[in-house]
Amino acid sequence: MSKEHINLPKTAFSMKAGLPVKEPGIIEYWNKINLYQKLRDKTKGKEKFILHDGPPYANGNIHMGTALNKILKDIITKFHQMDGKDSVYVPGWDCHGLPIEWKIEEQYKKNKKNKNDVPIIEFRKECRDFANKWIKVHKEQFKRLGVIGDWENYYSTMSFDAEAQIVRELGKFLLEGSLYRGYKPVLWSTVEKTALADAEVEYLDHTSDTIYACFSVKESKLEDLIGSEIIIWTTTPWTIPANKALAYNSNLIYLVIKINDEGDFKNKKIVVAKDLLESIINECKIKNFVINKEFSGKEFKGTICTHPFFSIGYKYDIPMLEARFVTTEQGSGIVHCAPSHGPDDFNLCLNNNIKAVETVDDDGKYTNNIIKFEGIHIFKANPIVIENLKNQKKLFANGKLTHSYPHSWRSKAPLVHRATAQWFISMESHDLRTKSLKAIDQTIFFPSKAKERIRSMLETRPDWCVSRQRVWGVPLPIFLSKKDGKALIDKDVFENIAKIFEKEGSDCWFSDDSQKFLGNKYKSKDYNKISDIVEVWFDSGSTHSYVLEKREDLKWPASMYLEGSDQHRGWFHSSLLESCGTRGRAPFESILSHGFVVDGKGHKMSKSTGNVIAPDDILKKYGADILRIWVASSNYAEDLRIDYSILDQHAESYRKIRNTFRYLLGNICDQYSDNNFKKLDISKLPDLEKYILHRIYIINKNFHKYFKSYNFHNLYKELLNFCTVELSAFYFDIRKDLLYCDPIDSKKRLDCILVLNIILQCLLKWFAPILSFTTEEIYRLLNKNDENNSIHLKNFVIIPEEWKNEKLNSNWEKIKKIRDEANISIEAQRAEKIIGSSLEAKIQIRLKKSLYSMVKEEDFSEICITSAATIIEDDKIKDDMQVFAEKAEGNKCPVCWKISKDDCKRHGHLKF
RNA sequence: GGGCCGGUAGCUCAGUUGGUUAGAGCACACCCUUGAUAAGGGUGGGGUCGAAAGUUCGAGUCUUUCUCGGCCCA
Repeated sequence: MSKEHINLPKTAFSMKAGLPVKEPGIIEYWNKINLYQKLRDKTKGKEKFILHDGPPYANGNIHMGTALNKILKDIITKFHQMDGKDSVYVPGWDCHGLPIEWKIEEQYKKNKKNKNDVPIIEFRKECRDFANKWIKVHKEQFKRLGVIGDWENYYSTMSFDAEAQIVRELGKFLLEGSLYRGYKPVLWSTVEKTALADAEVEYLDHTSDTIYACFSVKESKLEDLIGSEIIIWTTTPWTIPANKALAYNSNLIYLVIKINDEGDFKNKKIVVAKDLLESIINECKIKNFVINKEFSGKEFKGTICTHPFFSIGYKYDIPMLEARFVTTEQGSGIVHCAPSHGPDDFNLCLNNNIKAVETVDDDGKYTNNIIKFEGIHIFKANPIVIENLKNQKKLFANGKLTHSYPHSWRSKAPLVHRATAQWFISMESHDLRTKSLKAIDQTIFFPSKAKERIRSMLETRPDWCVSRQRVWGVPLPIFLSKKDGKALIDKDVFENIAKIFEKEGSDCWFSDDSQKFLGNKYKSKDYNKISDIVEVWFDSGSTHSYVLEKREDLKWPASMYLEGSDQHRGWFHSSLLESCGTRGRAPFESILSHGFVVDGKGHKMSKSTGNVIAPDDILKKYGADILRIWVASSNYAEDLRIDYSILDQHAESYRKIRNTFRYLLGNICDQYSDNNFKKLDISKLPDLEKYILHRIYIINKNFHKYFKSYNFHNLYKELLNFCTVELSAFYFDIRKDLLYCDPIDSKKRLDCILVLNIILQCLLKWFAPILSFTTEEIYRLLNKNDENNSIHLKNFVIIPEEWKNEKLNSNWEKIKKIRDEANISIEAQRAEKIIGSSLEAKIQIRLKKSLYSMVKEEDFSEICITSAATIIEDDKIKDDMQVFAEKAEGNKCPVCWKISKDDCKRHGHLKF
């Protein structure tokens, strides 16, 4: 054998990746050299790119969505860093809020402990510890994905300075006058005297009084309605005194019917939905009636009724309002609305300028806003209301109904919707809506369609309710005057509270005397300290103020906010409102939103379906780089599918890329040198090498185009295709002969080695933001002696304009076509078992004149990897080109395996 | 139930202002190679573009309806 005469590839870079084992070692290396700090040092003073981290909730292990989010952020951060910017990434966590409260309560339940026996301070400390525990866990999980960031100096919404700044931000709204006190229905337990969250509600059977009650039409454009009685049905008669409106659905058909039965309603006209007539006839036992009129719900528009208790003092108008939530499932097709006692009612009334008021107090008794009934407990009010309706001849029918009804998970007592005092930021009083819409216009969205999504939400959203009746959060820093109930608005007080929170955190609000917060100006005996907390969206919506503005290494506004598309209503939204309210513009220049992770069939992942894949499963089986490929190659503008067959496919692509690197490394024998592309003289390179440089130029152009538009799946595809099509199947395959069989220092071979170096340099940098581990593995291998460096500290390559060569490119497009033709003719011979490898063939290429003159200088035996090739001008052929392959005659050179009748030109002199 | 978004080969994606026979890579099948070797090369098969109707000389692309899926809201 003659292997000693050839230069076979030799590299320490293994074919098998073993990523799950190898990657943690690379993370250790990054820690050891303090990569994050090195990145900062390197680009100190450069233009900043700030991707502001939307804080994940510090609760539970990360899932695929979180992994996708962090990897995407990391890819973008690294792209900008290698593009020469100071690309700083400071991770953060969202810590306050209900889910953590529940977790602690759950632990109490297990230990048979009662939440009410635990001092608030102690409870809050447990919440804080819980959040801290998960921050630690998340940190390690995120690092494992290859995410580079300031992990030591992360931010959190529960840090003292964050809590202090949140107070200052709220103070701004209070001072301005846009933060006001209003009322809003919440689920309320009159037994525990507390509000409950949805998740604290149990649905149990409950028997309710039901009534069909009447509202007389006072005004209407539809003449038939005048003097009629609008029938409503409800299971909560006690809300009738709080009624402010009626709701109908304009898509339904309604009837005016005349009752002929004896009784209160003889000869009266009533109005009900057509679809519900039958059930009403049955339930209300109507025997004789006539249909007077059938009409579309649209015709209700502008109708005004009187309250059934009109004659006992309820003198106000009851407008009829259009509402989609009205259905024909039950009742009459017209719904009675008490804005203080139902979310639907509240929202509908709000949109029609009917405010909710406090109708029921903490204990469940009517307040003085409910005339004639003040002081009566709502759970005892039904018979009284029914009796009054009867007296007013407004009770059409009544009965009982057993149905599923919300109850407290603790006391099992039935719950009610009850308007309670809440704090709102007005969308209108200081033009917050207008400001926000303008800010949206000035923001760049990736993908662009996301702009419309957030815009339509802003256009219709109600005032922002920022108060919660909870414990684990930033206290709402408000004092109410005992004299007039008004909020104390004084900048010095807010600043004083902020200073205290900055120093010792916000726990003291719940334990210390009011005087401490009021300072010297006011007396604590004159004020009530409220005990609400700030809703958590305000916490995270303010991160720009206590992270971007406060940190020297960051900038305000951020270059980008990047989150899942659900955050159009979440963090994007709250940040926008908070910032527009306090600073008049958005805290971000651009928004990138990504879709959701779904399974291979496009269905959402859920435990019950059993289609959940956890990031950890993938890390153990494939490694982070495969997961990063999945992120880069998926189109985040849509939902992202993942399952093991998809991952297998990406792992396969990874192997292809890895082997491309392995070929490069093997042929340069791991001896790599950075080239200054600008100084290279490429004029003397062979055409094929020049062509490859041209391709690099083009791919680099596309690379930047795709990167600037955050179009990673096309970028990755471009790079992968370059590796498989251009390099592996074309350039590498052709150049094997040269690399293996030419003298080690022949000019042509050295030219090729140069180009291999260039390719390696480009590929390493192009792939570094995506394949962060593998590119580092290679970089370490090539720079064993430089124990202080990283591929991530490099900048992207700059390709000289001189490498662009369109004319050469179009020539090679033709040459490749000829090569394809040659392959087809060789394949035919192979199928006939005449030849095996292409080197056993010789080819004859016939070309028409124009084509011939373009490519006549080229050596097609080299390009087509055959033992010989002749090229003939022939204008008589049918198509542009014809290629004939036949078996090459002669002896096989033991070195280069080319077959010829003569001695091998290159190796004939060698003795074997 | 409402709002928004989407459905192109088994998979990940292209498909310009409607215009030849809808493309690429991977996967698959077969063949070659054994000097990138748990690698590499070649050839090839595979799509009624979610469904139906409409506009048009012409629809993957425009309109409507339906269907499936996702997010948000109720």
